[in-house]
Amino acid sequence: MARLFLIDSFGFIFRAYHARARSSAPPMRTSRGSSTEAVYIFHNMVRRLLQIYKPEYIVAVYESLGPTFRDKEFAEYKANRTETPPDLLEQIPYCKQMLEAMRIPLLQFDGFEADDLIGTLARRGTEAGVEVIIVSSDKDLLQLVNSNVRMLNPMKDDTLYDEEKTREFMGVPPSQVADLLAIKGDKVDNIPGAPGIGDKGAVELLSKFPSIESALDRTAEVEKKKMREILETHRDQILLSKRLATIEVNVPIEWTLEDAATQPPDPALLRAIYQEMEFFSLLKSLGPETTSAELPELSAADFFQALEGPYAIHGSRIAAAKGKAEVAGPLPDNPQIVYDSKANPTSHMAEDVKLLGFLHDADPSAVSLDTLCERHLHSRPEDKAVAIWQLRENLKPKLEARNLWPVWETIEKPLIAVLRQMEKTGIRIDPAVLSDMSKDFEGQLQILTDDIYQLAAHPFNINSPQQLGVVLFEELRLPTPGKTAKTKSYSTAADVLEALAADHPIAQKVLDYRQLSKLKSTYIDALPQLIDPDTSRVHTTYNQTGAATGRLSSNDPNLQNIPIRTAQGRAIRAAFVPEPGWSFVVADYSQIELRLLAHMSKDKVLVDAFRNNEDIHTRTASEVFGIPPLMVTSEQRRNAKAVNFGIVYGQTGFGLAAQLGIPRQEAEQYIKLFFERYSGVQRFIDQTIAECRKTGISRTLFGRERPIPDIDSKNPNARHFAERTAVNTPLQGTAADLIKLAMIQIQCILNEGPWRTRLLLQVHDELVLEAPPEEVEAMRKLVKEQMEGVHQLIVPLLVETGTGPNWRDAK
DNA sequence: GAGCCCGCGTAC
DNA sequence: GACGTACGCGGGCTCG
Repeated sequence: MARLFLIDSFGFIFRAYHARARSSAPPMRTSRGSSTEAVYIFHNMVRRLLQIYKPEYIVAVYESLGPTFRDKEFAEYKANRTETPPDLLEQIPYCKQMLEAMRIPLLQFDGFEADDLIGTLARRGTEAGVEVIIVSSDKDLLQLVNSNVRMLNPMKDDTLYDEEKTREFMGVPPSQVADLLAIKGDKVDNIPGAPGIGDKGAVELLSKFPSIESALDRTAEVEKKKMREILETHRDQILLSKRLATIEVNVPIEWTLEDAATQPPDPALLRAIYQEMEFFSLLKSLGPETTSAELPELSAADFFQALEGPYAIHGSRIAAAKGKAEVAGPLPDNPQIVYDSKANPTSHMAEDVKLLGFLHDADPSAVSLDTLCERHLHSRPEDKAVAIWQLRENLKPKLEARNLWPVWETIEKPLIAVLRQMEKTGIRIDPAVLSDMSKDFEGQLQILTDDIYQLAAHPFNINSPQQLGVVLFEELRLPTPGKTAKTKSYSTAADVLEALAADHPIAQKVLDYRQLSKLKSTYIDALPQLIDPDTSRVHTTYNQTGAATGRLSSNDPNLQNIPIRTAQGRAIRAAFVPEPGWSFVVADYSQIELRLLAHMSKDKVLVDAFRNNEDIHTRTASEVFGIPPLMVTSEQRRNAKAVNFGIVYGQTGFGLAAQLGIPRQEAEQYIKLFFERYSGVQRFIDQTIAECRKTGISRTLFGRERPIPDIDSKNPNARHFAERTAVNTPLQGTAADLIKLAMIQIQCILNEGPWRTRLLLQVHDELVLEAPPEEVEAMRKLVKEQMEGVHQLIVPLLVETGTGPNWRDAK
């Protein structure tokens, strides 16, 4: 007789985890720090099962995602259960992947526990004429045993529990197991039971009555007075317990026996998961890599016929669960999975594996299609549509398990169209402004070059740090700044030259030369080459996977580092102009990262300062120097400002001292005083690092994650760097999330109304728009409101706006 | 000449 | 070693 095996998956994963956790052996981890012991033990159990019993049919049953009917019946159901440990939680999706690789069908049904699905499938299997073997270590399931259904606990021994063995083990036959549990209660599941009646009493009672209901109906027949009283006083509670303990066998799930037919494992997927889990001995057991079983090549017509849900598309290739195909004509209207949909728009984009991959690892260097395949599939499918399909199948459950799916749905996905629109619109540049500047700078550079050659006594390439180093430190014998740079060449960086300015006039000349040369080569002469001659506009490309924190980056041209600090640099911004007759509207978040620091740390002083809309740098100076705000000098404010910014980056006393040109002790004193006054910030930093050390992950307010593998590094430098990253990422990343959400809302409003205003640029905490005259004031108000109201924090968000005829003068 | 790294400097 | 996240310039090197 054919047999159907029903695996109580979560029960085993849970026990596998705890079996390992209790043992003295060191925990199994991958080189990236993920726990793997539960996956390993679960895998071995399932594999052994397949080898020994060779079942004809098999199903792995999973718990419901949401609340079940038992939770509705009894709010305290399972209330005693402790939170699932995170290192177990992270293994669950891998167990699912493992089952997928073994091609064991997985069953899950909202509103019902695994037990109910097992009960239902046991009944259906029996009806379909196969023998059913329940694979579980949960004695509750023994209630399902009958002449056709047996139970097996392979983690203990290989005893098959039939009706007789069940009676032996439980003291009652399977038909009375639920009654037994209803009387005894269950601490773990928080089933109340009949308090005062234990194992012995329950068995005794059930030997006299066929069920607990009949015992309750005929309490007069109960001989022991105490037991009679318990039954009478706790009648409702016992009946509730029975309902909770009784497994449902009529879950309305669509399932047929053929869905459970055993299939050989998928070698490619198996290899991929073994690789990911670093199960090297298992990997070896697979033998050398062979070409994996490929998806069948279908005709477009057959593909469309077989297609049910979404499908992957890359060029003229498409792929989904049942096969792949070449298409020439119209495409199915089903949701499409793509790679880089901003660059490759399609009619019905639903998911973008480039962004899914980025949400998984937050690694800008690992988002190419090939790299994603190597990292997640451990193979290089030739057919890119197949690669995209497999990547999606691999990534989606993992992102869902980590609660990253909402970040995709609510932030990254809707942002794509916004960015595409901004890129397409571009921003106008007045080339005359730049060409005038170029000529001016050319002249100034020529004068500086002559002066520098004079001072050096000979011509050399001033743009070469190497040659400049020789001139300064060998020929002119200027004092070297203690040590040379990493690559044993002389450092000629700005801070070194500034220190030399007092010793020799050449230093300041080189600094001036450097500034002009930088501005000219990087901006003044480079930007005009990227102007579309028909429209006078430049079109940057925004990279949604360019920064590990979730920030955008911009390139070709990079419009996120246009100079502003010096007047000469700022002049470049005057070349950025709106549509003729229109105005720029600019809006920028004031101190967004420090406000987020206040929100996340809940530091009393910081929160108080922002709630009262104080000047935060003056407030810090006042706190650190112990003087009233009105007494703070401009130097004190400047120092406090450096401390405020440095805190966000994890700056040390050494760095602050170098930046402010003050003694290290003094800088360390500032930082010490800062943390004394802002003790909540210190607590936040400590907690953030501790949390990251536990999980290996740093997280934004919206759940975006960034793995920080070096948080445990034995190299102190790498570790300290990781700690600073762990603290900075939630601040920088949350700021990025907030402005992205604001952009989505603003673009949505612009699309819905008759507005002509266009969103042009995003510069991390600033948005630049161009508006026709009649919309300027409304836009100022609208953008400010949207940006400030994008998310409620415990301190207000403040946005400052400006308008003007060019980017420099938009104030 | 292409491609890469380095030193440096611009932005937030 | 020392401040987080980017992009891009020119120099200078290697490869061919």
